[in-house]
Amino acid sequence: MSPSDDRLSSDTGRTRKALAPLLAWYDRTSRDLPWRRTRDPYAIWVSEIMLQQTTVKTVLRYYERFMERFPTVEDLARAELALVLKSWEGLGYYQRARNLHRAAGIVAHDPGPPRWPQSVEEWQRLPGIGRSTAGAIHSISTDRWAPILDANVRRVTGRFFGIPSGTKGELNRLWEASDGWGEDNPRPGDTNQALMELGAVLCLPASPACGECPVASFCQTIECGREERVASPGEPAFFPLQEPLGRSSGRRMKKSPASTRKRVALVPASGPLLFEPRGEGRLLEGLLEVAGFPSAGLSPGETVAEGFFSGWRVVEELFSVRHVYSHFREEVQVLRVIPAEGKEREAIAGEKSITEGWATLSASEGLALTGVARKIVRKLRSQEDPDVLTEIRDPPPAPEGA
DNA sequence: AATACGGGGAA
DNA sequence: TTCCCAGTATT
Repeated sequence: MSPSDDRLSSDTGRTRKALAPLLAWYDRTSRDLPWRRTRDPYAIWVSEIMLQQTTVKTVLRYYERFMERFPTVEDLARAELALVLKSWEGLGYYQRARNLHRAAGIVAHDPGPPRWPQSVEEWQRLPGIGRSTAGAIHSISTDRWAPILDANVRRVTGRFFGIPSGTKGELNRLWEASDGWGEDNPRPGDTNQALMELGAVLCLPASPACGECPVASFCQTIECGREERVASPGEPAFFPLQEPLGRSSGRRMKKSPASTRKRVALVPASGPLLFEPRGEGRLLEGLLEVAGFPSAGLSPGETVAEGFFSGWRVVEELFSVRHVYSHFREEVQVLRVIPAEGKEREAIAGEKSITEGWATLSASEGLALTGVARKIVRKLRSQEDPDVLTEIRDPPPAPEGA
Protein backbone atom coordinates (compact mmCIF):
# COMPACT_ATOMS: atom_id res chain seq x y z
CA MET A 1 0.00 0.00 0.00
CA SER A 2 1.43 3.31 -1.01
CA PRO A 3 1.52 6.18 1.46
CA SER A 4 -1.30 7.84 -0.39
CA ASP A 5 -3.83 5.07 -0.11
CA ASP A 6 -4.48 5.16 3.60
CA ARG A 7 -4.87 8.90 3.57
CA LEU A 8 -7.22 9.20 0.68
CA SER A 9 -10.21 8.26 2.78
CA SER A 10 -9.56 11.14 5.14
CA ASP A 11 -9.30 13.58 2.29
CA THR A 12 -12.83 14.90 2.49
CA GLY A 13 -11.62 17.56 4.88
CA ARG A 14 -8.60 18.29 2.74
CA THR A 15 -10.50 20.01 -0.04
CA ARG A 16 -12.72 21.83 2.40
CA LYS A 17 -9.73 23.42 4.07
CA ALA A 18 -8.03 24.18 0.76
CA LEU A 19 -11.06 25.69 -0.89
CA ALA A 20 -10.95 29.14 0.71
CA PRO A 21 -7.25 29.73 -0.01
CA LEU A 22 -7.75 28.44 -3.54
CA LEU A 23 -10.63 30.79 -4.26
CA ALA A 24 -8.89 33.70 -2.58
CA TRP A 25 -5.87 33.11 -4.77
CA TYR A 26 -8.09 32.89 -7.83
CA ASP A 27 -9.88 36.14 -6.97
CA ARG A 28 -6.55 37.85 -6.47
CA THR A 29 -4.63 36.67 -9.50
CA SER A 30 -6.90 35.19 -12.16
CA ARG A 31 -6.38 36.31 -15.71
CA ASP A 32 -9.05 38.46 -17.28
CA LEU A 33 -10.31 36.25 -20.10
CA PRO A 34 -13.29 37.09 -22.32
CA TRP A 35 -15.19 33.92 -21.46
CA ARG A 36 -14.87 34.71 -17.77
CA ARG A 37 -16.90 37.87 -18.22
CA THR A 38 -20.11 36.05 -19.03
CA ARG A 39 -22.52 33.42 -17.86
CA ASP A 40 -23.94 32.92 -21.34
CA PRO A 41 -23.88 29.15 -21.87
CA TYR A 42 -23.21 29.61 -25.58
CA ALA A 43 -20.19 31.85 -25.00
CA ILE A 44 -18.80 29.44 -22.42
CA TRP A 45 -19.53 26.47 -24.63
CA VAL A 46 -17.60 27.98 -27.55
CA SER A 47 -14.66 28.77 -25.30
CA GLU A 48 -14.58 25.27 -23.84
CA ILE A 49 -14.57 23.67 -27.28
CA MET A 50 -11.81 25.94 -28.51
CA LEU A 51 -9.82 25.25 -25.38
CA GLN A 52 -9.82 21.50 -25.92
CA GLN A 53 -6.17 20.62 -26.46
CA THR A 54 -5.46 24.24 -27.24
CA THR A 55 -3.73 26.84 -25.13
CA VAL A 56 -5.39 30.03 -23.91
CA LYS A 57 -2.92 32.15 -25.82
CA THR A 58 -3.90 30.55 -29.11
CA VAL A 59 -7.63 30.57 -28.40
CA LEU A 60 -7.60 34.28 -27.63
CA ARG A 61 -6.71 34.99 -31.24
CA TYR A 62 -9.83 33.19 -32.45
CA TYR A 63 -12.46 33.55 -29.77
CA GLU A 64 -13.53 37.18 -30.10
CA ARG A 65 -13.67 37.04 -33.87
CA PHE A 66 -15.76 33.88 -33.70
CA MET A 67 -18.19 35.44 -31.25
CA GLU A 68 -18.53 38.54 -33.39
CA ARG A 69 -19.25 36.43 -36.41
CA PHE A 70 -21.62 34.06 -34.60
CA PRO A 71 -22.93 35.97 -31.57
CA THR A 72 -25.68 33.49 -30.67
CA VAL A 73 -26.31 29.80 -31.05
CA GLU A 74 -28.95 30.62 -33.66
CA ASP A 75 -26.41 32.56 -35.71
CA LEU A 76 -24.04 29.64 -35.58
CA ALA A 77 -26.75 27.14 -36.47
CA ARG A 78 -27.78 29.20 -39.50
CA ALA A 79 -24.22 29.74 -40.73
CA GLU A 80 -22.67 27.76 -43.56
CA LEU A 81 -20.29 25.11 -42.32
CA ALA A 82 -17.72 26.53 -44.73
CA LEU A 83 -17.71 29.85 -42.88
CA VAL A 84 -17.43 28.07 -39.54
CA LEU A 85 -14.47 26.08 -40.84
CA LYS A 86 -12.96 29.28 -42.19
CA SER A 87 -13.28 30.81 -38.73
CA TRP A 88 -11.56 27.76 -37.31
CA GLU A 89 -8.74 27.75 -39.86
CA GLY A 90 -5.45 27.34 -38.01
CA LEU A 91 -6.98 26.13 -34.73
CA GLY A 92 -6.71 22.47 -35.62
CA TYR A 93 -8.92 19.54 -34.60
CA TYR A 94 -11.49 20.60 -37.17
CA GLN A 95 -13.90 17.96 -36.01
CA ARG A 96 -14.52 20.34 -33.13
CA ALA A 97 -15.86 22.95 -35.53
CA ARG A 98 -18.07 20.47 -37.36
CA ASN A 99 -19.43 19.10 -34.09
CA LEU A 100 -20.00 22.58 -32.70
CA HIS A 101 -21.92 23.57 -35.79
CA ARG A 102 -24.00 20.40 -35.70
CA ALA A 103 -24.68 20.75 -31.99
CA ALA A 104 -25.70 24.37 -32.50
CA GLY A 105 -28.33 23.14 -34.92
CA ILE A 106 -29.65 20.79 -32.25
CA VAL A 107 -29.77 23.43 -29.52
CA ALA A 108 -31.09 26.26 -31.71
CA HIS A 109 -33.97 24.04 -32.67
CA ASP A 110 -35.11 26.44 -35.35
CA PRO A 111 -37.92 27.48 -35.38
CA GLY A 112 -38.51 28.37 -31.77
CA PRO A 113 -36.29 29.42 -28.90
CA PRO A 114 -33.08 27.52 -28.20
CA ARG A 115 -33.37 24.47 -25.99
CA TRP A 116 -30.46 24.61 -23.59
CA PRO A 117 -29.27 21.44 -21.89
CA GLN A 118 -30.20 21.51 -18.21
CA SER A 119 -27.72 18.99 -16.84
CA VAL A 120 -24.29 17.55 -17.42
CA GLU A 121 -25.90 14.50 -18.99
CA GLU A 122 -27.84 16.63 -21.46
CA TRP A 123 -24.77 18.63 -22.40
CA GLN A 124 -22.85 15.43 -22.91
CA ARG A 125 -25.36 14.20 -25.46
CA LEU A 126 -24.30 16.94 -27.85
CA PRO A 127 -21.61 16.01 -30.36
CA GLY A 128 -18.14 17.13 -29.34
CA ILE A 129 -19.00 17.44 -25.67
CA GLY A 130 -17.58 14.79 -23.37
CA ARG A 131 -17.77 14.46 -19.62
CA SER A 132 -15.18 17.09 -18.82
CA THR A 133 -16.43 19.76 -21.18
CA ALA A 134 -20.00 19.08 -20.10
CA GLY A 135 -18.97 19.54 -16.49
CA ALA A 136 -17.14 22.74 -17.27
CA ILE A 137 -19.98 24.33 -19.22
CA HIS A 138 -22.56 23.29 -16.67
CA SER A 139 -20.64 24.39 -13.59
CA ILE A 140 -19.46 27.68 -15.03
CA SER A 141 -22.69 28.76 -16.68
CA THR A 142 -25.03 27.76 -13.83
CA ASP A 143 -22.64 27.81 -10.88
CA ARG A 144 -23.85 24.38 -9.88
CA TRP A 145 -21.32 21.69 -9.17
CA ALA A 146 -19.97 19.21 -11.69
CA PRO A 147 -16.47 17.73 -11.74
CA ILE A 148 -14.13 18.25 -14.65
CA LEU A 149 -10.95 16.44 -15.64
CA ASP A 150 -8.93 18.24 -18.22
CA ALA A 151 -5.16 18.03 -18.33
CA ASN A 152 -4.73 20.77 -15.73
CA VAL A 153 -7.25 19.50 -13.21
CA ARG A 154 -5.94 16.02 -13.73
CA ARG A 155 -2.44 17.12 -12.77
CA VAL A 156 -3.53 19.39 -9.94
CA THR A 157 -5.90 16.84 -8.47
CA GLY A 158 -3.51 13.96 -8.99
CA ARG A 159 -0.82 15.78 -7.08
CA PHE A 160 -3.11 17.20 -4.44
CA PHE A 161 -4.49 13.78 -3.58
CA GLY A 162 -1.27 11.92 -4.29
CA ILE A 163 -2.71 9.63 -6.90
CA PRO A 164 0.08 7.72 -8.59
CA SER A 165 0.07 7.93 -12.34
CA GLY A 166 0.17 4.97 -14.64
CA THR A 167 -1.65 2.69 -12.21
CA LYS A 168 -4.83 0.72 -12.61
CA GLY A 169 -8.00 2.60 -11.82
CA GLU A 170 -6.18 5.90 -11.97
CA LEU A 171 -8.83 7.56 -14.06
CA ASN A 172 -11.69 6.60 -11.77
CA ARG A 173 -9.78 7.80 -8.75
CA LEU A 174 -9.06 11.08 -10.47
CA TRP A 175 -12.69 11.68 -11.34
CA GLU A 176 -13.71 10.83 -7.81
CA ALA A 177 -11.05 13.11 -6.41
CA SER A 178 -11.99 15.91 -8.76
CA ASP A 179 -15.59 15.54 -7.65
CA GLY A 180 -14.38 15.99 -4.10
CA TRP A 181 -13.86 19.68 -4.75
CA GLY A 182 -17.61 20.07 -4.97
CA GLU A 183 -18.17 19.12 -1.32
CA ASP A 184 -19.89 21.89 0.55
CA ASN A 185 -18.83 24.38 -2.10
CA PRO A 186 -20.38 27.85 -2.36
CA ARG A 187 -18.70 28.70 -5.69
CA PRO A 188 -18.65 25.65 -7.96
CA GLY A 189 -17.95 27.45 -11.22
CA ASP A 190 -15.09 29.51 -9.87
CA THR A 191 -13.64 26.46 -8.18
CA ASN A 192 -13.30 24.62 -11.45
CA GLN A 193 -11.84 27.70 -13.09
CA ALA A 194 -9.45 28.12 -10.18
CA LEU A 195 -8.28 24.52 -10.50
CA MET A 196 -7.63 24.98 -14.20
CA GLU A 197 -5.92 28.27 -13.56
CA LEU A 198 -3.74 26.69 -10.90
CA GLY A 199 -2.63 23.99 -13.31
CA ALA A 200 -1.97 26.50 -16.05
CA VAL A 201 -0.06 29.02 -13.98
CA LEU A 202 1.59 27.36 -10.96
CA CYS A 203 1.11 23.60 -10.87
CA LEU A 204 3.07 23.13 -14.06
CA PRO A 205 4.00 19.74 -15.48
CA ALA A 206 7.77 19.88 -15.07
CA SER A 207 8.51 22.67 -12.62
CA PRO A 208 5.59 23.44 -10.31
CA ALA A 209 5.88 26.67 -8.37
CA CYS A 210 4.95 25.07 -5.05
CA GLY A 211 6.31 28.07 -3.18
CA GLU A 212 3.55 30.26 -4.56
CA CYS A 213 0.80 27.66 -4.43
CA PRO A 214 -2.15 28.65 -2.24
CA VAL A 215 -2.92 25.04 -1.32
CA ALA A 216 0.60 23.68 -0.98
CA SER A 217 0.15 23.06 2.73
CA PHE A 218 -2.67 20.62 1.96
CA CYS A 219 -1.00 18.95 -0.99
CA GLN A 220 -0.26 15.23 -0.74
CA THR A 221 2.62 15.40 -3.18
CA ILE A 222 4.30 18.17 -1.25
CA GLU A 223 3.93 16.15 1.92
CA CYS A 224 5.72 13.29 0.27
CA GLY A 225 8.46 15.55 -0.94
CA ARG A 226 8.02 14.27 -4.43
CA GLU A 227 7.86 17.60 -6.14
CA GLU A 228 11.62 17.87 -6.00
CA ARG A 229 12.63 14.89 -8.01
CA VAL A 230 11.60 12.77 -10.93
CA ALA A 231 9.97 9.45 -10.44
CA SER A 232 12.50 6.67 -10.39
CA PRO A 233 12.06 3.27 -12.01
CA GLY A 234 10.23 0.73 -9.91
CA GLU A 235 8.02 3.06 -7.90
CA PRO A 236 4.69 4.51 -8.89
CA ALA A 237 5.16 7.87 -10.52
CA PHE A 238 3.48 10.66 -8.70
CA PHE A 239 2.04 13.21 -10.94
CA PRO A 240 4.32 13.96 -13.78
CA LEU A 241 7.32 15.71 -12.54
CA GLN A 242 9.05 15.01 -15.80
CA GLU A 243 8.53 11.30 -16.02
CA PRO A 244 11.35 9.39 -17.61
CA LEU A 245 10.44 7.93 -20.97
CA GLY A 246 9.94 4.24 -21.26
CA ARG A 247 8.12 1.56 -19.36
CA SER A 248 9.44 2.37 -15.92
CA SER A 249 6.61 4.77 -15.26
CA GLY A 250 4.00 2.50 -16.74
CA ARG A 251 3.67 4.69 -19.77
CA ARG A 252 3.86 3.78 -23.38
CA MET A 253 7.13 4.27 -25.20
CA LYS A 254 7.22 7.37 -27.26
CA LYS A 255 6.03 6.94 -30.79
CA SER A 256 8.46 6.49 -33.62
CA PRO A 257 9.81 9.65 -35.18
CA ALA A 258 7.78 11.42 -37.78
CA SER A 259 8.03 10.23 -41.34
CA THR A 260 7.99 12.62 -44.27
CA ARG A 261 5.36 12.44 -46.97
CA LYS A 262 5.97 14.04 -50.30
CA ARG A 263 3.45 15.65 -52.54
CA VAL A 264 3.26 17.98 -55.51
CA ALA A 265 0.90 20.94 -55.83
CA LEU A 266 0.20 22.30 -59.27
CA VAL A 267 -0.21 25.95 -60.18
CA PRO A 268 -1.43 26.84 -63.66
CA ALA A 269 0.84 29.32 -65.41
CA SER A 270 -2.19 31.46 -66.12
CA GLY A 271 -5.61 31.60 -64.62
CA PRO A 272 -6.75 30.83 -61.11
CA LEU A 273 -5.62 28.08 -58.79
CA LEU A 274 -7.47 24.84 -58.44
CA PHE A 275 -8.41 23.84 -54.91
CA GLU A 276 -9.91 20.55 -53.86
CA PRO A 277 -11.72 19.76 -50.65
CA ARG A 278 -10.21 16.96 -48.65
CA GLY A 279 -12.43 13.95 -48.59
CA GLU A 280 -14.73 12.64 -45.92
CA GLY A 281 -13.08 10.78 -43.11
CA ARG A 282 -9.67 12.06 -44.01
CA LEU A 283 -7.41 14.29 -42.03
CA LEU A 284 -8.50 17.93 -42.41
CA GLU A 285 -11.80 16.84 -43.89
CA GLY A 286 -13.51 19.57 -45.84
CA LEU A 287 -10.59 21.96 -45.87
CA LEU A 288 -9.26 22.95 -49.27
CA GLU A 289 -5.84 22.10 -50.53
CA VAL A 290 -4.05 23.17 -53.68
CA ALA A 291 -4.72 20.51 -56.29
CA GLY A 292 -1.97 17.98 -56.75
CA PHE A 293 -1.20 14.46 -55.64
CA PRO A 294 1.30 12.42 -53.66
CA SER A 295 4.54 12.17 -55.55
CA ALA A 296 8.24 11.96 -54.93
CA GLY A 297 8.61 14.88 -57.30
CA LEU A 298 8.29 15.97 -60.91
CA SER A 299 10.80 17.72 -63.15
CA PRO A 300 10.27 20.55 -65.61
CA GLY A 301 9.28 19.16 -69.02
CA GLU A 302 7.47 16.18 -67.59
CA THR A 303 3.85 15.67 -68.50
CA VAL A 304 1.52 15.01 -65.59
CA ALA A 305 -0.18 11.64 -65.87
CA GLU A 306 -2.40 11.75 -62.82
CA GLY A 307 -5.65 13.29 -61.72
CA PHE A 308 -7.27 16.42 -63.01
CA PHE A 309 -3.99 17.82 -64.25
CA SER A 310 -3.37 14.80 -66.42
CA GLY A 311 -2.05 16.08 -69.74
CA TRP A 312 -0.54 19.23 -68.30
CA ARG A 313 3.14 19.90 -68.53
CA VAL A 314 5.46 21.05 -65.81
CA VAL A 315 7.12 24.35 -66.70
CA GLU A 316 9.21 24.98 -63.64
CA GLU A 317 9.56 24.33 -59.98
CA LEU A 318 8.43 27.40 -58.08
CA PHE A 319 9.35 26.47 -54.52
CA SER A 320 8.69 23.93 -51.80
CA VAL A 321 6.84 24.24 -48.54
CA ARG A 322 6.99 21.96 -45.55
CA HIS A 323 4.49 21.43 -42.82
CA VAL A 324 4.65 19.52 -39.57
CA TYR A 325 1.71 17.51 -38.28
CA SER A 326 1.62 15.64 -35.01
CA HIS A 327 2.73 12.34 -36.44
CA PHE A 328 4.40 13.12 -39.75
CA ARG A 329 5.76 15.87 -41.93
CA GLU A 330 4.75 16.86 -45.37
CA GLU A 331 6.97 18.29 -48.04
CA VAL A 332 5.18 19.87 -50.96
CA GLN A 333 6.85 20.72 -54.24
CA VAL A 334 4.95 23.54 -55.95
CA LEU A 335 5.10 23.30 -59.73
CA ARG A 336 3.98 25.65 -62.46
CA VAL A 337 2.13 23.85 -65.22
CA ILE A 338 0.61 24.63 -68.60
CA PRO A 339 -1.87 22.58 -70.60
CA ALA A 340 -0.12 20.32 -73.09
CA GLU A 341 -0.73 20.97 -76.79
CA GLY A 342 -4.32 20.35 -77.71
CA LYS A 343 -5.43 20.12 -74.09
CA GLU A 344 -6.18 23.77 -73.52
CA ARG A 345 -9.95 23.46 -73.70
CA GLU A 346 -10.26 20.17 -71.87
CA ALA A 347 -8.03 21.48 -69.16
CA ILE A 348 -10.51 24.13 -68.22
CA ALA A 349 -13.71 22.26 -68.94
CA GLY A 350 -12.61 19.09 -67.22
CA GLU A 351 -15.22 16.85 -65.77
CA LYS A 352 -13.94 17.13 -62.24
CA SER A 353 -14.14 20.91 -62.18
CA ILE A 354 -17.73 20.60 -61.02
CA THR A 355 -16.70 19.28 -57.65
CA GLU A 356 -13.51 21.24 -57.41
CA GLY A 357 -12.98 24.91 -56.81
CA TRP A 358 -11.07 27.40 -58.89
CA ALA A 359 -10.07 30.56 -57.11
CA THR A 360 -7.71 33.43 -57.69
CA LEU A 361 -5.13 34.15 -55.07
CA SER A 362 -7.19 37.00 -53.66
CA ALA A 363 -10.40 34.98 -53.69
CA SER A 364 -8.67 32.22 -51.77
CA GLU A 365 -8.38 34.52 -48.78
CA GLY A 366 -11.99 33.75 -47.97
CA LEU A 367 -11.68 29.99 -48.21
CA ALA A 368 -10.91 27.56 -45.43
CA LEU A 369 -7.54 26.20 -46.50
CA THR A 370 -5.21 23.64 -45.00
CA GLY A 371 -2.06 24.94 -43.41
CA VAL A 372 -0.07 23.81 -46.42
CA ALA A 373 -2.40 25.53 -48.87
CA ARG A 374 -2.23 28.69 -46.79
CA LYS A 375 1.55 28.62 -46.94
CA ILE A 376 1.50 28.13 -50.70
CA VAL A 377 -0.91 31.01 -51.23
CA ARG A 378 1.12 33.31 -49.02
CA LYS A 379 4.29 32.40 -50.86
CA LEU A 380 2.73 32.85 -54.30
CA ARG A 381 1.50 36.29 -53.33
CA SER A 382 4.95 37.28 -52.18
CA GLN A 383 6.52 36.29 -55.50
CA GLU A 384 7.71 39.22 -57.53
CA ASP A 385 7.47 37.45 -60.84
CA PRO A 386 4.27 38.86 -62.41
CA ASP A 387 3.76 35.63 -64.31
CA VAL A 388 3.18 33.82 -61.10
CA LEU A 389 0.60 36.27 -59.86
CA THR A 390 -2.08 35.09 -62.22
CA GLU A 391 -5.57 36.36 -62.55
CA ILE A 392 -8.61 34.86 -64.13
CA ARG A 393 -8.78 35.11 -67.88
CA ASP A 394 -11.64 32.92 -68.80
CA PRO A 395 -13.65 32.39 -65.63
CA PRO A 396 -14.01 28.66 -65.10
CA PRO A 397 -16.79 27.14 -63.00
CA ALA A 398 -17.53 29.09 -59.86
CA PRO A 399 -15.39 28.26 -56.84
CA GLU A 400 -16.96 25.45 -54.97
CA GLY A 401 -16.59 23.24 -51.96
CA ALA A 402 -15.76 26.26 -49.84
C1' DA B 1 -7.16 0.26 -23.81
C1' DA B 2 -5.24 2.37 -27.77
C1' DT B 3 -5.39 5.57 -31.41
C1' DA B 4 -6.47 9.57 -34.45
C1' DC B 5 -7.05 14.13 -34.54
C1' DG B 6 -3.60 19.98 -35.79
C1' DG B 7 -1.33 23.45 -34.64
C1' DG B 8 1.31 26.67 -32.00
C1' DG B 9 4.09 27.88 -28.08
C1' DA B 10 7.66 26.96 -24.81
C1' DA B 11 11.70 24.73 -22.90
C1' DT C 1 14.15 18.97 -31.24
C1' DT C 2 10.69 17.50 -27.90
C1' DC C 3 6.91 18.13 -24.98
C1' DC C 4 2.58 19.98 -23.88
C1' DC C 5 -2.01 21.73 -24.15
C1' DA C 6 -9.50 23.97 -20.63
C1' DG C 7 -10.50 16.16 -24.74
C1' DT C 8 -13.63 13.55 -27.75
C1' DA C 9 -14.90 9.83 -30.66
C1' DT C 10 -13.81 5.63 -32.55
C1' DT C 11 -12.10 1.02 -32.69
